[in-house]
Amino acid sequence: MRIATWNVNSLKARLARVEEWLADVQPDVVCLQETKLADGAFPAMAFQALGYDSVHHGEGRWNGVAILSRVGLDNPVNGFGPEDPDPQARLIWATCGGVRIASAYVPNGRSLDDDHYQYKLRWLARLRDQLAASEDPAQAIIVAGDYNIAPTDADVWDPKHFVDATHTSRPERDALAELESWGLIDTFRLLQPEPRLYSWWDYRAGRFHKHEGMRIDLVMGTQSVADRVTFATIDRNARKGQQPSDHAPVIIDIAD
DNA sequence: ATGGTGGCCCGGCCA
Repeated sequence: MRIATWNVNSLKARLARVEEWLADVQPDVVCLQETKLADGAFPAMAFQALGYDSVHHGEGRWNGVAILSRVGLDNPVNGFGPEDPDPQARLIWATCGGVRIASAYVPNGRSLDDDHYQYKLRWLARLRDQLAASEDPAQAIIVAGDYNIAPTDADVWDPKHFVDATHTSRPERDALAELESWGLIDTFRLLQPEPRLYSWWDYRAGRFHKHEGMRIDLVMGTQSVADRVTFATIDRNARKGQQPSDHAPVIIDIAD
């Protein structure tokens, strides 16, 4: 089973590229982030025509997450559940091909002194609480998405550039470590240990062409998923050419 | 780089 995560930075602006990419890469499950669509505008029929069932949790102008699947799509849940709603559309769950899968768009944080940074840390803690309350780490579970955290300095083009900035701060990395202590593993790193492999490059200052990016898009899976990973890559081709997202897809294959 | 580019959609906000 091939599983991918991709922050598309507007599905309206990116639909043609996403359709082309689906035909080329042939993923079984795709977690999308930043669709920037209301649910009524989500192009479910375009995906159905390509063989994918889909669920979307959107709010319109900002955020928005989706899961596409051609291996079944059951028991969808939006966010942290009805009793404790998140005002922003950043998380959706579904069961696909026997794996409980979440598409997550972790808040950016903006800056260390911004209220949005505290929202980011609380959001990550709530994700951890949801896992602890509702999921069993002995099962096959994947939380894939844009974490807006570079796990280590090996995931950043220039750590000095991010001193006193978000994405590399100790509290953010501690929050990621809390997810790992529950039982999630950075599956990409199991097969790709070398440093300076990135999934996001700022549109500005020619960062992509200078190979100056960060690895902030992660496929976090439980041990039973990690044991089955046979292939992992970042599809840099999707960051090239006309009107790319600023993120590239991360792709994982797991054995049946 | 208190810049830069690109999404939202037309004045800023967000990344």
